[in-house]
Amino acid sequence: MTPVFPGGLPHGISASLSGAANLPALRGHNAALVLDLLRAAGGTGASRTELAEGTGLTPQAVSKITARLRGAGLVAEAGRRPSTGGKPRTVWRLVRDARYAVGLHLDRDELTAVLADLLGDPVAVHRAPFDLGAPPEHALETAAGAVRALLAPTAPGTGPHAGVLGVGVACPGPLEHRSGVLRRVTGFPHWDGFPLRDALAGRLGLPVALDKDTNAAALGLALRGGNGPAGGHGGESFAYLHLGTGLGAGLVLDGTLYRGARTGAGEFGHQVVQLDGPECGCGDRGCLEALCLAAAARGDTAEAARVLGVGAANLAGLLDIDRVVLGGRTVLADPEPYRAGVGAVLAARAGRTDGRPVPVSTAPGGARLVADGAAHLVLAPVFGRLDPVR
Amino acid sequence: MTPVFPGGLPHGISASLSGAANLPALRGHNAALVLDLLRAAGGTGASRTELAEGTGLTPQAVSKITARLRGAGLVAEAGRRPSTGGKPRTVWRLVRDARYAVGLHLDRDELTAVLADLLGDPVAVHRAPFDLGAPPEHALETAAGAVRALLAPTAPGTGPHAGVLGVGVACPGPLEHRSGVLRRVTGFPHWDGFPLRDALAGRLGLPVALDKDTNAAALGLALRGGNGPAGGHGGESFAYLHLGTGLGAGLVLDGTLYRGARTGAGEFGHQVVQLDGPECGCGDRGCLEALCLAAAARGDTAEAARVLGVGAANLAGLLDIDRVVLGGRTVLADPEPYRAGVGAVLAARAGRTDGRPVPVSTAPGGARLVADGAAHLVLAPVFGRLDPVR
DNA sequence: CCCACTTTGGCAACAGTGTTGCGGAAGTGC
DNA sequence: GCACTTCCGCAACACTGTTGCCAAAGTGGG
Repeated sequence: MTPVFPGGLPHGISASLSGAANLPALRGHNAALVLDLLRAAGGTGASRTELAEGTGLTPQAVSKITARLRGAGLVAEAGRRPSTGGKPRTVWRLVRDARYAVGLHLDRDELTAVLADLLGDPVAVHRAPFDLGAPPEHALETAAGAVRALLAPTAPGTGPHAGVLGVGVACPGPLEHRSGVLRRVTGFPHWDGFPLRDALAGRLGLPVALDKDTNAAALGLALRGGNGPAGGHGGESFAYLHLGTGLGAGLVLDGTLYRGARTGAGEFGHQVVQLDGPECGCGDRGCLEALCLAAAARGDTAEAARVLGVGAANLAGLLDIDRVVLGGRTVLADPEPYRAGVGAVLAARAGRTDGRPVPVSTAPGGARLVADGAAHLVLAPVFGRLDPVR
Repeated sequence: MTPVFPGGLPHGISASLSGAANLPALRGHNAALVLDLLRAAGGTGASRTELAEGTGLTPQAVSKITARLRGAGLVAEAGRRPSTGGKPRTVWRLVRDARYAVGLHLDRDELTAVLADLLGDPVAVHRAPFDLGAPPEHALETAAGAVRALLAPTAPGTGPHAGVLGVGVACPGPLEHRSGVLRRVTGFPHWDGFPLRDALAGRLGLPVALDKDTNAAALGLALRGGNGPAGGHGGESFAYLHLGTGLGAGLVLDGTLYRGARTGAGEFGHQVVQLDGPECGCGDRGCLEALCLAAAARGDTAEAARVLGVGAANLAGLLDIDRVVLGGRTVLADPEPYRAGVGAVLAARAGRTDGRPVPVSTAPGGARLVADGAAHLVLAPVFGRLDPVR
């Protein structure tokens, strides 16, 4: 289109950027772009030329950026590709132990802490009983102790401890991600208003990020899925549906975790799918969660899956997502009927709209899914996939 | 947090930017930021200092940028603020007739074309009968003729015509925004695969952007709402629910129009809210659209509003949106019962979750809402609110 | 009326970005 | 051995926003 003013105004960058941008920000952004591509490339690595093609940067710019990143120890040369008639390409890989992140999953009765490397792979796992019903200060100390135990094996100043970027914490909602404050965690109202993020950051002396368990899981899936180009527009969209004690969802839209203004997004269990249906614990009628859990409780897995499928189809239609991932204890105990049942509803919907069916899969990672994802709350900013931990 | 590498990696910019960024892109982004703030400031205008505070840019950077924008004729000085003890601030305003955009709403039986200035206010309106059932080439010529008629009063090279950025076209879905191709427009399958965007661009010699009618309306509401900071994170989220011949939605999340990968997002009418309910034209059962239209048809507006409210509550819960806007012929014919009915369901939900009720309003702009919004498909990129028209 | 003070905003020098042009390095294939 | 291809670094460059400084343009007290 005709440039709005000399120099051209509407460039690709404009549409998706929030604040003011200066040179350091620009450098950080492009560096993150390169790192993200290297992350996606995984063990294969990527050459300078491939990075240039993948990011849209000039080969020369990629050279400068990789040089800087090498200086910081984040990337390293890793062999060469076979020549295609000229000088062979140098392959670069992420140095996975250059930085670490702690992922902490605080569940109702159990705590899982993982120490993850830059690629998100766990190098240490700590699991312990945990009581969300305990007084906040006590529970906080338990959580802090778990993190310390995880980091203890390494002397400060050397090894992982030196490169720990921070701690990502995942809890049952509701909570507020931005302020790091818990709300009336379902079943445990005494947490309401507790500033978990700052309290834990104070005890550990590390940056802390807080999010809902379902969001952490979805973020982890978004980054570990291997696929997906850089964040922002062009990334894939999917929903992680978690069926356990309750029913919740984590939404990744255009490659970015979507939380909503009050971290309330993904409230999936109380979607009404049966007008004036059976009463739900929340006070409404015909909620997905009530119907689904009731069916599961009476052993009617097929019906539970069908109801869940209707909810998934609603969600898939409303948000035009690319895939659905199922997880949570109830699903993982017997995955296939759920995968098949939800898939059937989505396939039927695709048949009515001439579209391709939205694929359904079950989450990998098992019980550690949320904890792994929590680590990504800290890792993702490195790759430009999330706002930085403050 | 500790910088990932010297110079600091995770900066605010990283999280929300998609492609590679270079200096021109950075300049365009910051210029768009300033323009967007001036747009939001409206008639009041903004001083350099206020722009600096609002954008996060340095006062000096703002000076440079406003100087460039003045050179391009996009902004102009507009008086001074009273002094507060020193040199008074110079007020800047957007030059509303610096550029124009055409908004074209192609509905089933009527066509609306508006010529909008930089602020999105209409300076000319053209309305004509239109038949989506006609052969594409014929309908296309009608549409092109309407645009030419709208632009005719001004001689080429002077006035609006010289500054027309492009044409935004809004149609009933489904369609593909990215490629500009129509799909099986409900009730008019002969459009399937028609490259409307490129065909119209070829005839008019102007850039064209295509989108769903509900998306255009939502975009217009997002930009004309007056409020809302810059795009990206931090913007408001809302849903525009359109009840007319059918039922659809336009979603604005974090200040950005959300379309989904295949422009399929906002498919609201076929959300199932009654398991095994009455059959819908789509082949499914218990769809919102079927229930809502049936109630409206039998004159039971209260029930129609209640059903719509259940859908709105589902949506508000899933996406944690800030407000709901109702529109479409059926609603506009008798707005209050719908506003009240939907509001009641949302208020009941808020009561159950200790939250504030999601406010409901009816769309301003009446029958011209979609056409006005279509113009914003072209205007929004100027303010960094949407991907540029190619 | 004058003068001290406050605030705005332009000028010039600056650090640092990605880009361009070019040439050396390191392979392949005839 | 030689021509060719490809990778990649160096140096000069255009341009960004930033910093330090100072002139311009007001207010308000003596």
